[in-house]
Amino acid sequence: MGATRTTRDRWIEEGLAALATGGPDAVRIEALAKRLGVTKGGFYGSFADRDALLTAMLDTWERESTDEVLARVEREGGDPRTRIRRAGVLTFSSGRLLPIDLAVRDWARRDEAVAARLRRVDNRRMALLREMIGTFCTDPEEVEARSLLAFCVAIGEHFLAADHGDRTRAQVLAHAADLVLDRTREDPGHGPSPIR
Amino acid sequence: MGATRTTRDRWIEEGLAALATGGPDAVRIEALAKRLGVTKGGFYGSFADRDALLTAMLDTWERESTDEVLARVEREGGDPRTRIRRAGVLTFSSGRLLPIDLAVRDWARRDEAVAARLRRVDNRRMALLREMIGTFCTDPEEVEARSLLAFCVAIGEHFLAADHGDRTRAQVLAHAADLVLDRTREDPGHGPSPIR
DNA sequence: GCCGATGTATACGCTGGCGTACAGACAGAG
DNA sequence: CTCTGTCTGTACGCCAGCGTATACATCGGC
Repeated sequence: MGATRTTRDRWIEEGLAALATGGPDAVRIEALAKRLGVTKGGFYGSFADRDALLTAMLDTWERESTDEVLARVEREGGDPRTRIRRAGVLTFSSGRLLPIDLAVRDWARRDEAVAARLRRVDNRRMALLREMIGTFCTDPEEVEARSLLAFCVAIGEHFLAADHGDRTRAQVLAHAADLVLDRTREDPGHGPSPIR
Repeated sequence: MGATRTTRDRWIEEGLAALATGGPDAVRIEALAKRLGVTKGGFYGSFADRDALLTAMLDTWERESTDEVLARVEREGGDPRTRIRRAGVLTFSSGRLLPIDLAVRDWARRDEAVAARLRRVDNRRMALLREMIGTFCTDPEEVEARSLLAFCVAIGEHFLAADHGDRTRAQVLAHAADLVLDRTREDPGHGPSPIR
């Protein structure tokens, strides 16, 4: 056999790229074929239909953005605050996963199956946040609130178009992260915003 | 003349509904016509083409979600924190504007013209946030960070699929809002989280 | 070197959606 | 009542995209 010419994975890869750029509606078989330098002829050898590709794409995305990220964070270890930030970087600053993630989020608003997947993924991420934030914040209510806050910023940031005058988004974001991840009531000694 | 049969506004209205439910790609002239109980015959009397409708829809949305909301917040007045929350409610809990807003945000990621509009809208909203938060928080850096935080939560919340165990999303959200809108360094007397 | 599996190109039918053309209905102005 | 402008239905040409059929190429195993 052998994964000789245009393999299943290449379709998935190109599909994810299209999803990232143009949303689910942009995942057009013939367009992907063109980008792969191929006609759609062989597509239906690897996939039953367009829907099968979409499902396979989501499978790939789900695995990459949970197992792989979490495993890497686990492996590299470090301070809880560091690990949170690293998970954030791995997921949302890697160029590859971020735009797919955002597209999936919008997609989930109209497709229940996608929403279910996203829920699985987000719950695993929230579990990490809770665990990490729980190491320096004891009130469980507050842990939950801070976790939600951190997650919402990580996502919401990319859906926001506002400017910040002289400051860059990154600067404001750094300050915001400090507000969320520092200065708990029980641990006020961490001092006012180390960054900036 | 007279706005007798199917007027321009009804097309816009139905278009916005479609946008809210299915994104820009779901704004199909023939589909809207069907929902209006009409054929697409008269559409091209009110609009040059599909693009003209999309533009008109965005005009309507922009006006409704800035001028109208801000005017109403201004008129009803109240405590800064109250006004922020009211602006949030008017924009994001009114059922009508929220889904359109979310759809526009995703749309803006792929269309520069839409992104420019969103930037205008978001900048006005951020200005309100800054002004309100500035009344109880003096450090301008922190005002900016908290404003971003508040905005990100208001938006990000709707793109997040995570659960919160026994708690409801609303409960966690209330707690998070307190963290963002209370307990500034200069005004710690506000006490720990009044809600919950 | 041959064979079968797998990928490939091409062509087809079908659907859905855009924009146009045109003739008819119907309101309001005069 | 009539005329005019606006809305309406129907029909058309066009293109994009899906899925199928079928014959061709190419690689690995034997």
